[in-house]
Amino acid sequence: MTNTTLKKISEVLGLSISTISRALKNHPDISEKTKKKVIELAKALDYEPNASAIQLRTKHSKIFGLMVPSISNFFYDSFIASVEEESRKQGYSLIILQSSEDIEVENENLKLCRQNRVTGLFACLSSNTKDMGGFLKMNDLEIKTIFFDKVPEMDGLYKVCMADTRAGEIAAEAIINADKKNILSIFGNANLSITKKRESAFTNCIKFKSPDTKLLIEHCSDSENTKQIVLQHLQKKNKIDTIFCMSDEILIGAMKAIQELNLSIPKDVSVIAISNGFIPTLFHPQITYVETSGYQLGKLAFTQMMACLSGSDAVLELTLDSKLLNGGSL
Amino acid sequence: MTNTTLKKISEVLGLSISTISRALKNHPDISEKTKKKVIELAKALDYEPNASAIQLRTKHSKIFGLMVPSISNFFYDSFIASVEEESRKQGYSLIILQSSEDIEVENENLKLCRQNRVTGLFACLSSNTKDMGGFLKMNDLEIKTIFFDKVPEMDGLYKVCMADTRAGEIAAEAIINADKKNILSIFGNANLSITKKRESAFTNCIKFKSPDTKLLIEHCSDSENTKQIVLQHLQKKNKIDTIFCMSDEILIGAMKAIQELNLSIPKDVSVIAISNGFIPTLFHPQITYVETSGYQLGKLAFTQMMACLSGSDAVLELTLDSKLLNGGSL
DNA sequence: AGAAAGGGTGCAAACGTTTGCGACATGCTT
DNA sequence: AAGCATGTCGCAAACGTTTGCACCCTTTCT
Repeated sequence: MTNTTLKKISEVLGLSISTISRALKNHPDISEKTKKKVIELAKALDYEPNASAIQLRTKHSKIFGLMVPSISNFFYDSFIASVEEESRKQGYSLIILQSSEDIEVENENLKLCRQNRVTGLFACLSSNTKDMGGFLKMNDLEIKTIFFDKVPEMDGLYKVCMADTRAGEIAAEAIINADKKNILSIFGNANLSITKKRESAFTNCIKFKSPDTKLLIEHCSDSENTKQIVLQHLQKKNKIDTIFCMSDEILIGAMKAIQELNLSIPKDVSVIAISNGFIPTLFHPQITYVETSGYQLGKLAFTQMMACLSGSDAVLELTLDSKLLNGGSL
Repeated sequence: MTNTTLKKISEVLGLSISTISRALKNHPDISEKTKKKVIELAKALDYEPNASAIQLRTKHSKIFGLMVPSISNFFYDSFIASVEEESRKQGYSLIILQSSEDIEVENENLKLCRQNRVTGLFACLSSNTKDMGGFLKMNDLEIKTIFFDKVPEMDGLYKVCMADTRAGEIAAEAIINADKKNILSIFGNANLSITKKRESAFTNCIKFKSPDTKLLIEHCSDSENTKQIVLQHLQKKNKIDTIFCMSDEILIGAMKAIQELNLSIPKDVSVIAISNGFIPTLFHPQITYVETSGYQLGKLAFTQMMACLSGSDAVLELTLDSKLLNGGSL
C-alpha cells in the first residue's frame, strides 16, 4: 500500500539511505554482502524508484517526447510504434503529442515537454509551422530534438528523412523493367516538398531512361478525388497499362476505382505505389510498392537520438533508403 | 538558458519563495499588488514550473498512461488520438505504451507507469493476460485505471466498452433481414470477454430468431490464420452464403481469401463485420459493418477518468452504442 | 488604552533521490 | 610504532515545489 522508499529500506536494515542507494546501483564502495542484503529486501518490498525524485535530483528524466500532426495516420502510427518499442527497451517512456496541424497546439505541446523536462524530442512539424522559436527554446534547456519526415529547412538541426528522390526513381525503374509504356502517375499536394521530390525523380527517370513512354501526370487531394480521376482515365480506353500512386491515400483511391470497374490486376492494369506497407497487402494480388517505412524511420530516428545523447558528434542529417517489395501487381 | 525557478523570482523581487508560489496560484492571502508584480516578472522570465518537483511534493503528476496491444491499429490509434486531444485540453500529458501482446512487456509498462506516478491509466488488456496482479498494484498506488475494449472480467473495476452484445445482435439481425441461411461466423480469441459477448449475442440471436439457419463458428488468431480457414470453408462448396467477421483483423483475413478465390461480393458470398470503419471502405462494394468507433470510445473513457478522479461515484461500467452502416456487401 | 481581528508575508519542513566529502576500521608498509 | 592506502559506510546538501504555522503590522472593537 505505502510506497517503499530508500528510507524505508534503510530503516529496516539499519543502514543509511546513501548506502541503500549505492547498493542498488552496484556502486563499488559497497561490500558485496551489503549489496546482497539490500537487493533482496528491495525485491521483497517491491521497491520501485520514484521517477520524479530522480528527475528532480539529476535533472535527467527518462522520458522522450514525440510530436506528430496526427496519430491516426499510416505512416506516423508505425513511426510511433517503432520509437515506443526502442524507448521501452532503453527504459525510457514516451509522451505522445499531436499538433493537429495547429500552431498553437504545437506550442502548448512543446511547453508540456519542457515542463516534464523530457530528455529528448522527436518532432514532425505541422505543415504551417513558420516560427521555430518554441523548438529553439528546447535547445536552451538542452532537450535534444530530432526532426523527422516534415523537417525544418534551417541548418544545424538533427534530421532524419525518407530518401524521397530515390523512392521515385526506384518506382520508375521498376516500371521500365516491366516494360510498361502507358503510365498514369498520381501525386498529392504539389506544394509539399515530399511531392516535389518524388514527382521530379519519377518523371525525370522515366523520361530519361525510357523516352518513348507515354506518361500522364495527375495531382489529387484525397482518396475520393483520386478514385474519380482514375475512373475517368480508365474509362477513356486510352490504354493505360500502369498506375503509379505516390502514397497510400492515393493508392486507396486508385484501388477503389479499379475494383469498381472490376478490372483484374495485373492483367487489365498494373499498379505500383510508394507506401508504408500495410495497404498494399490487403489486396490480391498484393500491390508492388516502394517501401517508405515509418517503422524503419523510427528506428533510425531513435539511434540518432541515442547518438546525440551520448554526446558523440552524430551526423546532422540522415536519410533512410527505400526498397522495392514485389507484390504481384506489376 | 538557465531555468527560472521560484527562487530566482523571489530573489529578484526580494520576496520569499512561498509568496511567489502563492502569488502564481492566485492565493487569497497575497495582495493584488504583489500578485501583479510576480506574475509579470514570471512571464518576463519565461517561468515554467518544474513538473517533477511538483509531482514529488504533491504526489500528483499531470500525466496519464495509455496502454494498447499495438499502436498501429485502426481502432486504437483513433482511440489514442481522442484521448490525447482531451488530455491536452485538461493540461495532462499522455504516456503511450504498447504491450505487443506480450505479458512481460505489459508488466514492464505498468512498472513504468508506476515509476512515473501517472495519475491515471487507460488500459486495454493483451489477449493472453491472465494475471491481473500488475494492474491491481496500480490500485494500491491510487492510480485510477480505466479499462477499455479488451477489459478484464473481474468486477469492481472501471470499464468502458463497445456495446458488444448489442453489436453482435445488430449484425445477426442484419443477416436475418437479408434472409441468409448459411453463415460462417468468425471470432477472435475465445478467452476475451469481447469475443464471448459478441459471440453469444450473435449466435443466440440467430438461433432464436431464425432457427433454421445453418451456423458455423470459427475462432481465429490473426488475419493470416483467418484467411486459411476461410479458404478451406469456401472451397468445400458447402454453400456458405454469408461470412460474419467480428473484427477488422478478421475481416482483412476473410477478404484476402475471397479475393484470392476471385469471388464476387455479394453475388457469390455476402460479408458483414464489426469494425472501426476504415477497412470496410477499402473494398468495392464497401463492406456492411456495425460501427465501433475508437474515437467515441476514447471520449467516453476520458470522461469516465475525469469522473473517477473527481471522486464522484462514477458508474463502473459504461458502454458505447453501435449502429449498422450499410455498404453493399450483404 | 488594551485587546482582538485580519491581511499580508516569511520560515521551515517535507517529498525521494543522488553524490561529494569525511569518518572510521582494517591491513599493510617502512 | 607510525604512517599510509584501502574498503566500507554515513552526513548533509541539493534539486524545485507546496503548505501549515507563526509572525508582524494595521485596524477596529470594547
